[in-house]
Amino acid sequence: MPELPEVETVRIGLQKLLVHKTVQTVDFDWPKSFPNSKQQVDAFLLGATIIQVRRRAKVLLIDLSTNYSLVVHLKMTGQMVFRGEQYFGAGHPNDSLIGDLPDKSTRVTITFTDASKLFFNDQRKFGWMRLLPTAEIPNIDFMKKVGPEPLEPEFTKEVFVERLQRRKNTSIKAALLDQTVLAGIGNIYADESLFIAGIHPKSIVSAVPKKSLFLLHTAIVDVLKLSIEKGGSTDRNYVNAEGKKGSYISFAKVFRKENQPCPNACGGIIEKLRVAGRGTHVCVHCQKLYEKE
DNA sequence: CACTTGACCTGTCCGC
DNA sequence: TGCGGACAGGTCAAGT
Repeated sequence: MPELPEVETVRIGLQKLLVHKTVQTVDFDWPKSFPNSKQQVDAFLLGATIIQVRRRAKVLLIDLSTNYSLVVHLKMTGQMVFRGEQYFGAGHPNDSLIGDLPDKSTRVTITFTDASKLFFNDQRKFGWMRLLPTAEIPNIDFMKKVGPEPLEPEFTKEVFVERLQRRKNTSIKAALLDQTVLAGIGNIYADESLFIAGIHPKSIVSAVPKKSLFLLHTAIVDVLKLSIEKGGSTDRNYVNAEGKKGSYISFAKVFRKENQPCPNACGGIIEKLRVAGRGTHVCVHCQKLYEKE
């Protein structure tokens, strides 16, 4: 579930908490979550100091003084949680929403020289973290294919419409979820932005009027910005770098609102359908279905 | 190439 | 109460 606003919220937190910390030890035991060898970890992670934390699409990039980076994808249930020294040892506080760490979902534990720790937790093991030379990051397949950042100036209305052409015969929802069209949209913000723009998620891209695609562009930018302000959406698992939840979900208009009245007070009820293989929330009264001619 | 579906996993919830 | 099955949804591989 972490999408752009959630990953950005984690990035902001980690940037504040991790920069200048030096890695002392690393514990990991699930190769799919962290595939690097012990030799690589010894050579490029132990003793490294954290320089900065970046984000591209839904991927976190933790740059190290060794010219390597930790590249992290949270997928659905991944969490990156930092705990200061005070959370460990006798009489430690336990005010967190996710309890003591490590726990049974912990895949990687990084301990810093000041006894603070960073945990990579991932219940479903879909997420991953790997150590790569910083200079090689732009060469990995995902980075070569991924579309523009929606909150950067390069993401203009014209660029959006042009990039949608690569998926013109599919549903608008499938196109929004395609990371090569634009970066960072997932199920929550696809449903929210399509509702705001008044477009039914099953609409075929080529049939949607340009004017509506322009409205959708604005809706995407607005919704992502608002969610970052609210610290992202906690639907089930998501927490920020301090283990705390985001509050955007309480501002959501249709996501997880099935069987509730439409927020536009149109008299309709939000329905839940399946589009592009995902649970999809829609007001069929307010969202127009554009079908193939 | 464009598009859709299944696999990867585990925890939760629902119906019997 | 236990138990099987559906569901949650990001990305990639495989299939049409």
